[in-house]
Amino acid sequence: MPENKPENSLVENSLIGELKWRGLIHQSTDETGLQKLLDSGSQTVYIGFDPTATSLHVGSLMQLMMLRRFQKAGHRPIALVGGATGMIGDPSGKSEERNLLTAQQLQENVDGVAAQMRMLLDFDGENAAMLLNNFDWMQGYSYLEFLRDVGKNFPVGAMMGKESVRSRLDSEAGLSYTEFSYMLLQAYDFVYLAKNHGCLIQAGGSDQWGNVTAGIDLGRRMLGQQLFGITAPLLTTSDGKKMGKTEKGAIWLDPDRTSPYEFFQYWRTVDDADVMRCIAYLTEIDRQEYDSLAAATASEPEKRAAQNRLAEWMTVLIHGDEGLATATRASEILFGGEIGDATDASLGSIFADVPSSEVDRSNLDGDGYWIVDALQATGLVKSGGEARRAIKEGGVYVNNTRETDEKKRLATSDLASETVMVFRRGKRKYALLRFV
RNA sequence: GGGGGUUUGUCCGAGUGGUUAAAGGAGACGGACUGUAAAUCCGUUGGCUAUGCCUACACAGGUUCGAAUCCUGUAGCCCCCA
Repeated sequence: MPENKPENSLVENSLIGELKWRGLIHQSTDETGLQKLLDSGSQTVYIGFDPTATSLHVGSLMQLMMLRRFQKAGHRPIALVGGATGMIGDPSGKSEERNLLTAQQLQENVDGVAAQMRMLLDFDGENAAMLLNNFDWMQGYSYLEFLRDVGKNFPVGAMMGKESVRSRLDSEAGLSYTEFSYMLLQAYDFVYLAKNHGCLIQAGGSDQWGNVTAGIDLGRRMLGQQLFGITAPLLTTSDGKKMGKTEKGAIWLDPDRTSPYEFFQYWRTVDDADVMRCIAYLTEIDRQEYDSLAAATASEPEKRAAQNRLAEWMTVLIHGDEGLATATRASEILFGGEIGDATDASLGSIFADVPSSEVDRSNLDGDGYWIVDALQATGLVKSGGEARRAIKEGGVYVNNTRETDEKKRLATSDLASETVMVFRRGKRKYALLRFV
């Protein structure tokens, strides 16, 4: 990552200055020109989003925040969902040919993603954000016309030189003509937006650099206009992996896919080495607080002041104050002591994302329910042997109390609430068992 | 087409006809420590109606009191000759 070069011409409270100290500028075209443009008045900037799912995930958050920063600085953001380009698939950074989405799936994805954008961008007021779908202008564009208008302006030699194309050509997976053409579509988007919405700036992740510059070239040829591009670094961990992923999969913004608690915890456990970068990239925490958090992390990392602040900020942004409240309450209980005297309702909200299963209540009658069977019913263990082993290892907890007797029979007195027992395997793997 | 080799548990990798559910390592999972970290240390790591039983060393058969270990056939992989 390039260090923030101090430049006298750039005041820190200008947008570019802010992006710089946050380390958000990976590459940009004609920075002084861009600076002048931004100083000259409210501009329009766009970023494209791939509608590959019904929800955005943490990876897209970088880009959304970028738009948000532009908007807060008085510019108009355009969030472009790729209804058309999504049908093709961007080869950038992908090692394999994408599966094409169906038109219907695509529409569902676009709708879901759009709803989330409304939370982060302001769609009212003077520089109201716009949400556009390139399917709207691409669907009626005939192949012949497109080739004459756009394709003509693309030297194949230049296209072959792009990193995204070259790396795929060298790989075994190869590159289909469809994916090869992707670049033209995205380039045309930029030109379309420049012409129809006065949008002269395209931002994006660093993997979009090739597509961005392709659009700039096309703008010069088709419109004779100077366009600008700026890319942000990718959000990666210190060991080079993409952030926003756990073993279980991506961290989504949709609370039904990733609960507020899980979301909160994700940020709270970010590695020391990565936390400041996350704060810089993803939040609007200012320079002063950033510096003090950085100092706090260095001097007393065990307090994890930066992680806590990050988690709090992110959770409020995506899930609101209420989401944060739920998440912190859940954290206290999950990492706290014994659970007893709870109600079904409170356990239900605290363990919202914990898998739960139902068992017939009559199991508790008579001799009671054998714990080995109970553990298997929760899915925490795959076999009776594993259950016994887990108990022997001291890795089984009922209502947060360790259970070491593998012959234990559970009875109604072991219920944490009216109908629920809380099982835990190891430090933090929970499961609920409902006796109905 | 002919000759030789190889095939082991999640992965890598030992394995003498008989305490071999299979050394060792990795991974994973627990535990201790800790900052809900990293590192480290310890333990566990086929299944079950469980002081015993069953299923496992590519697959199918055979020899033997007894086989992952020997034989035959089938399949996969590798090398040499044509």
